[in-house]
Amino acid sequence: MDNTKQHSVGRWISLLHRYGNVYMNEQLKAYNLGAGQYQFLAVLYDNEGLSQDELAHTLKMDKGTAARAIAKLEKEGYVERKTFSVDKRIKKLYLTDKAHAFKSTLTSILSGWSSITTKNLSEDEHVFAMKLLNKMSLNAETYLDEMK
Amino acid sequence: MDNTKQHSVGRWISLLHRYGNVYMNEQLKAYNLGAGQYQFLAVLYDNEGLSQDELAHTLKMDKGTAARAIAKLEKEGYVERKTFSVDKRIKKLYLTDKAHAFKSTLTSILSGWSSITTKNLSEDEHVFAMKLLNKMSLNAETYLDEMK
DNA sequence: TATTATTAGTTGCTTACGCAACTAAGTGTA
DNA sequence: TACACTTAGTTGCGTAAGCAACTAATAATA
Repeated sequence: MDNTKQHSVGRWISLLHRYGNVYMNEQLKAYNLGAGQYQFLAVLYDNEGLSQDELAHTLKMDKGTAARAIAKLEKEGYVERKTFSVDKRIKKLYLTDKAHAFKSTLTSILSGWSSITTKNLSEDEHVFAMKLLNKMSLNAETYLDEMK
Repeated sequence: MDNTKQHSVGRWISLLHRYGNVYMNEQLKAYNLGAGQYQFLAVLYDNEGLSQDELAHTLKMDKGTAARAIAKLEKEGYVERKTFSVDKRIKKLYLTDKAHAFKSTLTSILSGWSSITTKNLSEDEHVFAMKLLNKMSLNAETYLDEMK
């Protein structure tokens, strides 16, 4: 196996992540959001009513990170936290009208980045790339989850 | 194009980046290094004598980030900064004996992560994945560089 | 040659994130 | 029922990173 490749995977992932954040920050600035919040919002669009913990777990993020991201989303009026009497620890998350109105904007921002990064990939390559990235991230998850 | 995919690319990249950092931090702790330094060291192994600016440029990182990463590497005894009389602004970076001794360790840590993430990929898939990631990061670079 | 522009590096500020310690609420068991 | 365990969420702390303002050195130009 070519060493260059092994050295480079991390570099490419890192670059894609950092540049992706720069792009997202730029695009989201007008909506008072940053790269640290949109993933949570994206999950909520498909799963309204999740708790913070479920959300953190879905994204494989630290619950502290989730707490702060959601606090920001709440502060900016995108989500509401509701406690029900069943279990007072749990705060279920609901989208506001503002969030619903923002959904298509977020979608197009996300497809924007997707188009940029996959510009010169064929449809087949694109599909294959997604499949491989999915596999790789599942591998990463499995490995680190087994560590604990 | 399936929306799930477009939503997910960012999520996978983010996950691979975050989990990769957790892995690297864990592996590098014993050497008093963190995820924020190893990329700089890796580039220097192949290009001793680069300046900070060249290094930052190679990795597409902010020069402030580079300054701090290299300060850490210097503090821990992995690199030395040398100023030559030709241009006193430039500090060329050289590896210490400690860094040279560490090279193979870093290589195997990096291949470790590479093997973990590509565990169930065939050799062909692996090669193809690298090619696609390379393309995607080049696209990201091109896009953001053209913004300025 | 004097002044202006560019360049390399540093530093303050902000955001994103993981980890760990903590609180409060809920569950289980002796 | 009392005490231990678990769970959801919060918060302090440290690291990684980008941006912007700054300094000092060099290059360019009037």
